[in-house]
Amino acid sequence: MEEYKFNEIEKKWQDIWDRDKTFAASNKSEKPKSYFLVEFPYPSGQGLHVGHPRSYTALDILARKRRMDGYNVLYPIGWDAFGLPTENFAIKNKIHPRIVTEKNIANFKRQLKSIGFSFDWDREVNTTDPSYYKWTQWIFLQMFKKGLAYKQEMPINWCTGCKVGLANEEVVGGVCERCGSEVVQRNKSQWMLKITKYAERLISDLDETDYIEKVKTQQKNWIGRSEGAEVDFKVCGTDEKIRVYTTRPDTLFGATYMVLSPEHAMIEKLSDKITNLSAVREYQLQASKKSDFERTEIAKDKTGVPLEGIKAINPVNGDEIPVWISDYVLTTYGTGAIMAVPAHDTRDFEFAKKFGLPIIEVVGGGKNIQEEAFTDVATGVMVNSGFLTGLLVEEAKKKIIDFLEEKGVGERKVNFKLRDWVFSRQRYWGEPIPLVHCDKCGWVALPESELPLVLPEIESFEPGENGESPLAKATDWINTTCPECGGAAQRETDTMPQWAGSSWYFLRYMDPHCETALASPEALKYWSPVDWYNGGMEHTTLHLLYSRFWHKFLYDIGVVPTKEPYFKRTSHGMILGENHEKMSKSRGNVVNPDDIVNDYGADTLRTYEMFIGAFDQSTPWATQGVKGCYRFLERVWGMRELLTGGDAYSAELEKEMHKTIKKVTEDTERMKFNTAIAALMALTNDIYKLGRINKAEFKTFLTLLNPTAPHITEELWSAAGFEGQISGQKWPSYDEAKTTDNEIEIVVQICGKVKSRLMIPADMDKAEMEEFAKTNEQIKALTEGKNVVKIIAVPGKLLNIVVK
RNA sequence: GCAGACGUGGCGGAAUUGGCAGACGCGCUAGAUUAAGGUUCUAGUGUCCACCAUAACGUGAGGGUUCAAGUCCCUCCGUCUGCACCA
Repeated sequence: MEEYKFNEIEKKWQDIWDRDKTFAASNKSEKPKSYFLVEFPYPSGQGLHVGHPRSYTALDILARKRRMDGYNVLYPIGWDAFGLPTENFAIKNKIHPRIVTEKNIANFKRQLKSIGFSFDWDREVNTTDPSYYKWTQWIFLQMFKKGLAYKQEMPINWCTGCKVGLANEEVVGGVCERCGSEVVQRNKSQWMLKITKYAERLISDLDETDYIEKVKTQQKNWIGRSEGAEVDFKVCGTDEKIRVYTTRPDTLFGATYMVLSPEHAMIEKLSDKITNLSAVREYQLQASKKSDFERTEIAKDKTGVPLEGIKAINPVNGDEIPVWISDYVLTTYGTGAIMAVPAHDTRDFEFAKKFGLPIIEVVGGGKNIQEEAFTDVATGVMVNSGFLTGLLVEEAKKKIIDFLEEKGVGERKVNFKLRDWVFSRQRYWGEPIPLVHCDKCGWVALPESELPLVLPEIESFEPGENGESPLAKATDWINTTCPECGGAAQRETDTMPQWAGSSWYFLRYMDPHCETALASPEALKYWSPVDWYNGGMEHTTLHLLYSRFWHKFLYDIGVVPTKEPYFKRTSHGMILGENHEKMSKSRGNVVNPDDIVNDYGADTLRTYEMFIGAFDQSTPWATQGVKGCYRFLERVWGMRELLTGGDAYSAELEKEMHKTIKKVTEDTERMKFNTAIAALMALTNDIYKLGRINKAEFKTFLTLLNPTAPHITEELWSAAGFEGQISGQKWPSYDEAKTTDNEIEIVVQICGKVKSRLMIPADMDKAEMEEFAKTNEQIKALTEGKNVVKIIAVPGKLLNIVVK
């Protein structure tokens, strides 16, 4: 038998696909369109991880199948190439990040090509290409013009060793991930994007999408919408009011004290009335020194200081209540102040217990509120609450808000946990922010004709002493003229975060060479939205949310035709190391896809990655398992020896063929790739048992396997002398009637225990089966001497006879 | 702490709606081929049992609903992921 030379075969077909542009998508077609998207890789120095091909193969299979279904399919790829690791490598090795990026991309491209994905390589994009980031900058400018970009003092993570601002991901256990030095908070003026303006729509428009539930839930939780009320508490002896936000206005009668965040502005206003000001100042100082890390680390133990000399008035009952400051109240959420209801909030309860503050029950039906806060809103009934007493919690909420609004001391309010997006990075390897600062005109947008604003060439990529961007050293570049008044002005030296380029890349694929717009309106209209987007769960709350935000903005200004960028979103599970741990260099359990391609071939790698386990679940790598898939493909290769004539399915295999087509078709669409492959393996076993396969059967078999193992199937197709290329064939269809047998085996149970198996006609209905049960000799024998109470018949499955 | 997912042979994992638990693959055992190893092929492979099986037991633990539970309900244990004082 001729040997299965996968290396030769794979190279051969990859060259043919390249030459013929087999998988190029057209922007004009009679066929319906289908757009499949995978997250484009960050071309790191380590090369492709076996996790990449899991997602890429899955959507490659769907894309290839959809082409066979007669669709005009777009399946593109590109490079998300700005980012820190490349920059750090560049600093360390004194190489320009562009050079590093080029090298890494070349390696990634070689690797991806070696696996035989049906990407349309003519549409390759690269976020670091000026012709690409021109449009990233353009979108930013539109946001700036619409008031969605603004500058604000923000605390950043400052590494005292490297003298660099760090991303949250780079701070591990309160110290710098790279040098181990202490990380402190430092205020820095940063560009921000108003994603919060879209919070409501980012939740509600999820209804129009077909994302897997997990993703929807995680996005909703991240955005964190809550409904409640804002309420004003007067400060005794002044005209000042402290406004709080609460989701439990119904418990207002139980508010026994208030808490302000240490940074709350009211503290300054009332400073001359506070009698323990030095203690307050000391607490504020301590709080400001704590990093976010420390604040959450010691979260369990509540601290605080009362504002002595200050009392607030509960607006519903006129009670004078004390006011405290504590860092368990966040400045950045709600109004930075709360009313504390220790009986019905666990945090307030802890605080009240620690400082001996009164606890008043206002929702009855719970446990002893001196021992534990009662927070159940579903069953509670109001007590000790004046006009609310006797109402259910939900009724009380409505009534109290009406009351507050009527009296002018509060109002209904929706809050979100979502914060605006910090958009500045003090780094070199990112898109320059296309703004200039003029003393007279303030921040001014560059004219669009000056885009792209290209990154200047500089000597050293290290950030400055005070954490300013490396671009601050490019003085020639910085000094410019104001587009508005013509006077002297300076360019912004911060760059954009990595998330910028990836927030709209799927639009560029639709028309990657367009020079007049990010993509032509026709292309956007034709391809939008992305039909199916697969990616990692780790991108749910950042990339996925950011790109939905940008897309909604582009929709609002009339650039894109749909509200949502992606219709369907699915997610793959992680591939773990052979030892069931996350793959990482430090654990030494990394598998390089190159090795698998070299030793077993791309088709084996693809098949194994799909066969390894349930697609949406994480699962360990097993090199032994790779062998199993290789053996399967070798058996497929050997099928050519079994080939006989015949243009219709043979009697022996007809049923099996129809069943398998059905199984593979349905499983593929549901991303159950592992069971689809299992079905093809089972069919292979049957074919070998039979010892032959005819032309019609072979064609169908190869077509079903083609999306998973494209090279070997192309080769076998052409070697068998079948017409054309297999990738241009139609996906096989099946006849439902032929997927079932005429006679089937059913299970006969007595009281739920399997006692026998019998053959019956497949089309027997319930009544016929019951009749059969009464007359069949074997069943009679089984129920001999017993009283038949009930017969349960499940057509096609079983008979269960209940006896006494 | 909160939210979500998961728990099935020696291993990865199957099992639309409650209806034959363990498909498919790995590994293992025996045999054939081979000078030998590897490859390949054939048969077997949940547990228990000296043996027989259309027996009994068996899907993290315990309980329940049902003619029937891996699947539904309750309690508990464990693993993973995300969030983390969001009022």
